[in-house]
Amino acid sequence: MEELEKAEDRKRNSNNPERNQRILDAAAKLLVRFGYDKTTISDIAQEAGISKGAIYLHYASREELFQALIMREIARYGRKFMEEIEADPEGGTLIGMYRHTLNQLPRYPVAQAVLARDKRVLGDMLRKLDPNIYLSSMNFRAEFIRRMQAAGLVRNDLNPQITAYILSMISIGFVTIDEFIGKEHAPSLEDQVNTLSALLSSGLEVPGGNSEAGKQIYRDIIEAFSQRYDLPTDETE
Amino acid sequence: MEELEKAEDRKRNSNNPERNQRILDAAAKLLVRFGYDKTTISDIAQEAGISKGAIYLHYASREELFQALIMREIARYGRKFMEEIEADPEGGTLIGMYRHTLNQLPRYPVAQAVLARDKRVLGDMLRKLDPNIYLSSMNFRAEFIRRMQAAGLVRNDLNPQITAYILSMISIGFVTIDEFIGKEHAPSLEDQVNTLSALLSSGLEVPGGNSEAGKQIYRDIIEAFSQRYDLPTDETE
DNA sequence: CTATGACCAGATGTTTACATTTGGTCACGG
DNA sequence: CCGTGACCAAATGTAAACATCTGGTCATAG
Repeated sequence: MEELEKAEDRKRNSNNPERNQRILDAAAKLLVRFGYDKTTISDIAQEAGISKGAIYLHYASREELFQALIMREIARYGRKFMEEIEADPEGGTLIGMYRHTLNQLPRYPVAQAVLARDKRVLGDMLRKLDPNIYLSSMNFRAEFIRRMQAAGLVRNDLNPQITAYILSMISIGFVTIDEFIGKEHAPSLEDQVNTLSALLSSGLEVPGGNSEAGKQIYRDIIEAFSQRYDLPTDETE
Repeated sequence: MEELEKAEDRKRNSNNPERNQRILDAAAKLLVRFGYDKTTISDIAQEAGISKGAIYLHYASREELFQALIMREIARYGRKFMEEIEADPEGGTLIGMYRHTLNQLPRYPVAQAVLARDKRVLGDMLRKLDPNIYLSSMNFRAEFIRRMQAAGLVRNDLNPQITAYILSMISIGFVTIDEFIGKEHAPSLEDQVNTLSALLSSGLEVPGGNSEAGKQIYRDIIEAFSQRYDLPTDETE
């Protein structure tokens, strides 16, 4: 009963969306700089210019705060690459999508750290994260490829499950390679994405497909994924 | 002076190549099962059916032993995939090579652990390993692609350096994916390699190239790599 | 009513002392 | 000679006692 009251308190108080965003902004900044283990609630409060107690008007615990941060960042990342895809006439092709998702990822370092399971950033949080996101997202990918094949945008002779596995493999290489080859030896992001796109395009695509149909498929898949993981739909949530 | 004598002792005694191989076999088995940190010299001696002292007739230290083991395993792996490449009429194509290197890798778990920088297997040894193997092997790859282009086996419009980076990325994904997606959800190795080959083939290759010329290029590159890392040429070394 | 920051219990890190393991040696047996 | 395995110093692991830090609370000020 008392707990219910507290939860309501929290809801009432989180009717301060501007401050809520400031908290998450501060947390994001510190998380990327110092990592989860070294980012304390006090640090976040100070960075956000408020008191420690105020944070607990928004979140019941440190863990909940970081969970919300990750959700927000992944949702932002998703919204951003969808925007780019929508704006690009070729955005509805398999490669258009790959291109935009990869191009945007480094701009969302929290999302990148989650996808890469980066221990330096996530620290102890790694154990609390759903260990099956990749498996799950591979399954979404497989379904996506199935529909893209049906729409004549992807070669029909490919097994969707295996192709999804290979695409996951490449994504994992993309986010993991920095640990093997120093960033200073990497070509520009643009070069990487261009070469990778060219490779995937000639390997997987049917030329001249209907990009608009592809966009609708991707919208549906992203929507399903967002629901599955309960991603926030807008910033004021 | 005394140290010199000891080194000679070691050389004289390592004239027991059969026992030397038994030692490394035992070390390999234990390394893969229990990891570097938990594999002691006594364990290795017991597994090899000899005494602790005998091991020091072959190796000056534990570290030297494992270093030699890694060299042997990588050399064996290299010899094996070269054999497969030589035996395959299409082995001299870019994709033939990729196919055989990937196909053989899981059969050489020590080599695989090194390439994946697997912490569970390598433990503390990770710090002692050359951190630049991947960078170095990417450079070999770039040189390889340059020559393959000159020989008309790889598309000429690709930048070798960037392409080598992308190929490294895929290799890294290949050895790392198990940490992200459980092995039980992976398609068979054959399916993986086939799909990956198809992808790379249509993306990078010039069809109908001279496979024999490719083999010679690969021989040269592997030879250069072996010399750079001082890999043993035969088992009795 | 909101927001603060001093406060506290429990978690986390550090030091010290002690116990165990293990890499490496070498006197000795075969 | 070669090869062994008891032996030892040094490294590693464990436990306890202590110090510090930090997530979360709440009396109080505004």
